[in-house]
Amino acid sequence: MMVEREDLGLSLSLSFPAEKSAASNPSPLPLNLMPSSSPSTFSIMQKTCWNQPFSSSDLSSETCRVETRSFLKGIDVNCLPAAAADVEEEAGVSSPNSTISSVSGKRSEREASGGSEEHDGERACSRGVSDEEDAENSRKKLRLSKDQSAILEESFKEHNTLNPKQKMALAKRLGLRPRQVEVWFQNRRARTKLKQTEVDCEFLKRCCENLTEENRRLQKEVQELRALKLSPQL
DNA sequence: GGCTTTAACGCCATTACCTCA
DNA sequence: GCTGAGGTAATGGCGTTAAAG
Repeated sequence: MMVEREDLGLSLSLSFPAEKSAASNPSPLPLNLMPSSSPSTFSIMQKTCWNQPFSSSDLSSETCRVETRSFLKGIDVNCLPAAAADVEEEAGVSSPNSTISSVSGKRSEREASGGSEEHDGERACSRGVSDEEDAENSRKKLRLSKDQSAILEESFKEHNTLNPKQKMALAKRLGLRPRQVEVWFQNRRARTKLKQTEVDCEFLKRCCENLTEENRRLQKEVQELRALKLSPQL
């Protein structure tokens, strides 16, 4: 038996010796090593706990990259601050119910120095900011509203990665910076994967238990057969 | 065609903040 | 009011990929 899954960027292959051994060594003993409830549970959980299966090598990623590059062609990367301001304003930067965290750090610096229009907008807020402002904004945590979360969830159900245009549109719709949308999707994928891992662990645990039980049963049967063989009647 | 560089992206681990019991 | 736990937004590092030179 082979259960192959590639969900949520996490691929897991479960191979069970039962079928293999049954095929190569036709045993009269029925081997059912699958957790009794696991198939249904597994599939149900897959269907209910999260969205459609996806893989990290999903086409969307590639599409996204291609689109990104085509999207960015012709953009003057030297006009960072202006572009940043435009994007921020266009997106209505200030979240309805939140403060804005500072965007700083290596990546931000790197991308702000030569990034795209989009990334300028997302990350330029750390550039040209005074120390006082920087101190004020230092990693104030945003709390998304229920509506924002719902919309993000809805969007995530449709596609778990966003191309730049989708990201911009969503950010604009939510009144967030594109970077925040990007981060949300990143974290959302991580949460999804974590849940998937938990389910996988549970599944493997059940498999292990079943195998242990089956092994115990077979050992016992072997003992009985040996005893039978050595008995005087035979 | 093979190489190096660069940019963009995603994942992961971690941090930092917020909420709540 | 204080505190620890849990949730999650945000950050930094690193690997991968593709385009350009």
